[in-house]
Amino acid sequence: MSVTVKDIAIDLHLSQPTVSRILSGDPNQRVSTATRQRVLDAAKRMRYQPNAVARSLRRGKTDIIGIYTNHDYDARNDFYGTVLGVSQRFCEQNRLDLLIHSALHDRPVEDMYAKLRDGRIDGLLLHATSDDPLVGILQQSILPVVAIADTLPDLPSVAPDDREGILLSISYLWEKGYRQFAYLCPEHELPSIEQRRRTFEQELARRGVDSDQRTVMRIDWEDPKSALEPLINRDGCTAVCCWNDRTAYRLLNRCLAENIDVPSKIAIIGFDGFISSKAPARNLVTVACPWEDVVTSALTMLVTMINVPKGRTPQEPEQILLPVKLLNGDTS
Amino acid sequence: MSVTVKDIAIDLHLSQPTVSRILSGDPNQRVSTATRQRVLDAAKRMRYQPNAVARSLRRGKTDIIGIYTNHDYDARNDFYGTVLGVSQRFCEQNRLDLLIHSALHDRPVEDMYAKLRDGRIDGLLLHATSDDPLVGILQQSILPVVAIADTLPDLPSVAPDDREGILLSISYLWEKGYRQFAYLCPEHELPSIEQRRRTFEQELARRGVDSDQRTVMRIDWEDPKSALEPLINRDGCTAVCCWNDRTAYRLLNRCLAENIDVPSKIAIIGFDGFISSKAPARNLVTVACPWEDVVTSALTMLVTMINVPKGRTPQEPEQILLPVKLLNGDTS
DNA sequence: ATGAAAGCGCTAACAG
DNA sequence: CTGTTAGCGCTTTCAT
Repeated sequence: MSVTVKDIAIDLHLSQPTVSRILSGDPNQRVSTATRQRVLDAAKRMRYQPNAVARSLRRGKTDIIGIYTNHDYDARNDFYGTVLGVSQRFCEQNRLDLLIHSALHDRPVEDMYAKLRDGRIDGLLLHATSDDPLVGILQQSILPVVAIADTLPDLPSVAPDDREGILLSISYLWEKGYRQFAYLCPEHELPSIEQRRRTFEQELARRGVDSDQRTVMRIDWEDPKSALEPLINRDGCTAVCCWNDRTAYRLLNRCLAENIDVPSKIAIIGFDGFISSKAPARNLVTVACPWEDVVTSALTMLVTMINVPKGRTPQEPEQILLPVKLLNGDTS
Repeated sequence: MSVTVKDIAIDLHLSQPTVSRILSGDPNQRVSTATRQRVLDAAKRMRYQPNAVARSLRRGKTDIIGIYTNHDYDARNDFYGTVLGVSQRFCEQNRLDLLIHSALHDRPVEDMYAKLRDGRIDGLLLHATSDDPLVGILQQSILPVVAIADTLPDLPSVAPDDREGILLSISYLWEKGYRQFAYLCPEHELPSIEQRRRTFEQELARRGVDSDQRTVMRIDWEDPKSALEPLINRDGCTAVCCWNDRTAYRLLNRCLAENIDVPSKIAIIGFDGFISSKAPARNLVTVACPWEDVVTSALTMLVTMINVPKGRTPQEPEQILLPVKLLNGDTS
């Protein structure tokens, strides 16, 4: 087995805590320079490796941040990859590590909750839909949690300003002269997506666009296939607001393959800013969301919550919206 | 604080181990059905949450797989994102979780090694350069480690067949009639990249291509900028083998921007298969590597090593190469 | 089938 | 400045 503090203590005829005090690194412990050196030498000589699990058990703290999503994507997805990447950077700077919790498929939420609460993480970064029962449980829990990208009721959240993003999109399209609009989004109701949809409808109504000139089309997640036919058969040009960039790119792919002119027949605008740097045929117009800031702010909040002495903060959980901006291109 | 097995034991006038035996889930423990039910009920009633840290300390096992790289990329990078994504899927299926170890910048390798060996993970998935001193330490260590993508001496490794990939590329280019070649790769010597470079030179020499018709160009990581000028000024057409797809795309971007015809002036071929699905102007010819299989095989090996009763396997570490294939396109 | 005792490796509280 | 005592929450003997 590995060598422990006890082994060193025995070897040096010291008590276990003395050795521990020196090796745990706390510099404002008062120990004689002589024994400190002896212990340090012995540790090196005996190849002592501290056991983080024992330390965590004792301290009730692991210095690990957990990350969990109920969406069925992984790091290969632009969004989740960015979340993980930025989290990793954050952890690097804050001497933390990052635990990716595997989803527990086909098992009760309680099991998933148990896993999140089993003491291996100090706090959780969450991306979930509001209808997940886990969210309800987490709201009651003392586990520090911050949600990102989709604002969750009664949980501290950080998200891009979805409403502002759609307002920017519409005024951009409006100034370009577009007067017929569509919004493509999945059946599944995510807070962010629905917020965008509502703004789309409200703002166009406010500008006097008839309801038949502003359609909401429900598609299969990010696959615009079902929307293409109706879009083509419409008179004139339609400006299509896609709920995210992947949908926009897939629509663009189809248009390019089928020789549908973009933007004169179908104008495309995306949302999120995960544009391609890999020789794209066209530059997507989209709303750039500050994902780095979203994740960093969320983690900063999380760390603050973790360091607060006791339980959940009493006041209303903070719900932060971060500013977005329009990214120019040639697809609308 | 949280409720523990002890609390339940007291509440039910049972001993701690009895409660533990039931709650630890081991089904072939002999306990009376009556007490089992009482304990289960009490656990639910008192909202018992098992503490994984204590359990790990006792069992000397965490059911967490660690992942670490000494490269300066994160999940936003195609390669690393894929590695993480596939690992996450694997863990999901094997009831494991995934710990992303933050790099410890500006600190001795010993510290990093200590972090990897601190008991929080059962085994490590590694992507590193062979010159990292950490690799040497890990070779001596009893921590189960499997390396991916770059074969590391004296460590079990899984990687795509780099040599075969270049052979495929060259015979493809050769049949298309190309007779002037370049290989673009970074200064930094990675095992995989150098293996590709060597094969490039050997195979072209074997086919009788003069050394001035087969240049190796060292670039700044993935930035082909410095290579562009010499490539353009060459007579005739050059088939450019890029060490990875990102380099290939960046080269393609430049060519498109500067109206250099692809493939009649510069033909481009990539390596790894992270092609773009986002409306690419051109379809990159590249070598598709079986990254999913690489990661899955590596993790399967790792799990096997973890479950082996004692220490490192005595025999030579396995070095697996997985088959690659050529992906067609219109850039060469 | 259950209980008693012990210990995983570490740290915190309190003496002295 | 260092030793004593105790315990984090759980599991693993070994008894009974």
